[in-house]
Amino acid sequence: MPKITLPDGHKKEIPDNTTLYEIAKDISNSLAKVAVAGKINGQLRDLSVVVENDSNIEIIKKNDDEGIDIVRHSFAHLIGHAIKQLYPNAKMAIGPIIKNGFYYDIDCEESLSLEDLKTIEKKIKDLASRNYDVVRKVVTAKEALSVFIERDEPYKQEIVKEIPDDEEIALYFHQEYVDMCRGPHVPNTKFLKHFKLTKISGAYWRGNSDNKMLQRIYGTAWDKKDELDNYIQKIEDAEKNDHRKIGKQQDLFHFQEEAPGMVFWHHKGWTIYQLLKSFMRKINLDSGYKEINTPQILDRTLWEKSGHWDKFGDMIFTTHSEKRDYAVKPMSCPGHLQVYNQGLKSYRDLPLKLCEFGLVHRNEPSGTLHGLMRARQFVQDDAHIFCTESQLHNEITKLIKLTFKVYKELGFENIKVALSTRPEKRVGSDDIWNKSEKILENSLKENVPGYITLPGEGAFYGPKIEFTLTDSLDREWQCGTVQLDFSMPTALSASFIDENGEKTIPVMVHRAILGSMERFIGILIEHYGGKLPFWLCPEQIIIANIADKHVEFARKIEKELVESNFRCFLDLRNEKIGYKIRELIIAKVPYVVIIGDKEVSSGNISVREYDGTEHELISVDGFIKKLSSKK
RNA sequence: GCCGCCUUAGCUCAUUUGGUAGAGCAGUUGUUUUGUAAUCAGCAGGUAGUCAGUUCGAUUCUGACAGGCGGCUCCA
Repeated sequence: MPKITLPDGHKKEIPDNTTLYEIAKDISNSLAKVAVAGKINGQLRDLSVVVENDSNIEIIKKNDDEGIDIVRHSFAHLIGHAIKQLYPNAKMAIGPIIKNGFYYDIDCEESLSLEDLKTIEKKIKDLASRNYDVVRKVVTAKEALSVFIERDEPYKQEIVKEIPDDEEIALYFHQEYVDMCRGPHVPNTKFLKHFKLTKISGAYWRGNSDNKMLQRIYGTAWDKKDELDNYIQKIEDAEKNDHRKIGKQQDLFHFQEEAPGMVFWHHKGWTIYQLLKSFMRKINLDSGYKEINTPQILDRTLWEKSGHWDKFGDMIFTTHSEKRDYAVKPMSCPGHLQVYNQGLKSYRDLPLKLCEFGLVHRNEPSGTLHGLMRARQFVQDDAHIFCTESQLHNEITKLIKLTFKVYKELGFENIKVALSTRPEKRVGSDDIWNKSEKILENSLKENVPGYITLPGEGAFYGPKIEFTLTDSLDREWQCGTVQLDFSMPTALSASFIDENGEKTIPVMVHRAILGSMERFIGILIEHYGGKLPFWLCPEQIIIANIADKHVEFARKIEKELVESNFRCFLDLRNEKIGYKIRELIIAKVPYVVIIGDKEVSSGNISVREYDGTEHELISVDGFIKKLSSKK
């Protein structure tokens, strides 16, 4: 007779062989109706599991956070059930949950189309509506293997073989379909109602590009229909904030076939670019950096020495002249080392901070290009700090703080920070890696609660801290980065004379705060849905006249505003004011100044803000004062 | 790079069994002189991504290539 404790502290004894479902039912029938799983001592278990020992018990409802994930996971199994009915020869790989949904990787001879997805969706609905019981059965590895040999599921066989001996293996029987899973899963398909298969794509088996590419079916699922509808609506709305769409609508930039992955900046986009660059330049100068500029193409041998050629050779654009091979620079670091190496450096010069808005070219694989976010030509707000080991902690800490400060000023509060540690392919001894990872870790521990660690994701020359922002569809993009490097200064012969008169090799910190200017502008556009902060707007104020007789006064106001350094333009077209305003709202211009009879006679102006707020007949000076605080 | 899909007027999109394309907006001409999200009308606008093939005939079917989109892999 095990004794159980419920979340409210209530304790009771239960008969032997009591399942979680029976406990739920004992608490109340209505709870049992919505129960999809339970927790035994904090561990998620299926409702069919028998509670054997004294334990803390919790019942998970279908609308709990963990409950909806169980629902989603079970939906993945239903993809399996449906696929095997529609394509009996398909081989099932893995079907996990992801944020808001689930997917299943399938090896299937027929290539599935969006149309097929509808058929599969229909089949899933049909299966779910049968309200059949999902039966869980614990088996030995041997039994599991024989099931999947019999069912000709090679991927499942491979997975079974890798499960440790002490781990329990459970099969889930969905009528004639069998899947293997840690679970838990819903006890009956009646819980599987509100879902949509969203997309289909390719995915390598085990995420390894040497392996076969499988077909991945993505879906989303929710507890209630309106939650599903809201989610779909939210995605549709977010798609409107795509920087590639806004870039076209607002005439900011374009791409074309002749230069894949390289931006044609239009005037308005370039204005944003220059403003952001000036903003960053001031921060660099205020933070003690010295701006430099280095050549666009450099002899290939330099890249061989730095190690880039070895690791990234096929992604480096090259050119040649008079029998010499050059690399179009994919990174600024070797160039910065050349500047550092000019003239003997003393320990008194350190830390020496060189920065450059470095234009780099990287021949990114075609399939990875993504508007401004992933381009083949972009500018990094790059900098390198040359310092001694003992200065590192202080410098890294300053950098972390500076990055957060910059992001905050640009309107970003939710920033993912990760420590990426040594990769397999790397240069430098383990001692150095231990030391450098520790330095970054210490600074992060002191300054960034909740940072994560990405093992093996570091650069080949050192570990790094990555600052990641998300686009409107929640895709992650690395922006800022702080990288420790004990190798390149040695490889490219950098040194300084220390306090004892000894020639010493400095440590190098690579850092970018915005990362790629292009990417960051893409993120900004999506973050603000095209409605940038006032100081970044290429068009801050548009003056619109009511009729021709107001032109003269409109020009006078324009002159005053332009002289006050606002980006102010005239819209004197022969159109109704409503028409002009409509266009300016679509263009997301923050302020429209309206000039008509009332304004001309009073000498004041009327202003309409983007959000519709109207200020009638205010003084130009007052308006300028109001705006000056937003610069 | 890999898997799938897409590419029609400046933009957003129509055009089903293969018979060389149509709308809205933008443009332009005229009209309207206008008060906070579209004044009205006329005109013009296209070798249907490129190149091959099948066919009497291809925007439509097939193939290759290019670019793009969604993922996967990669990302100094």
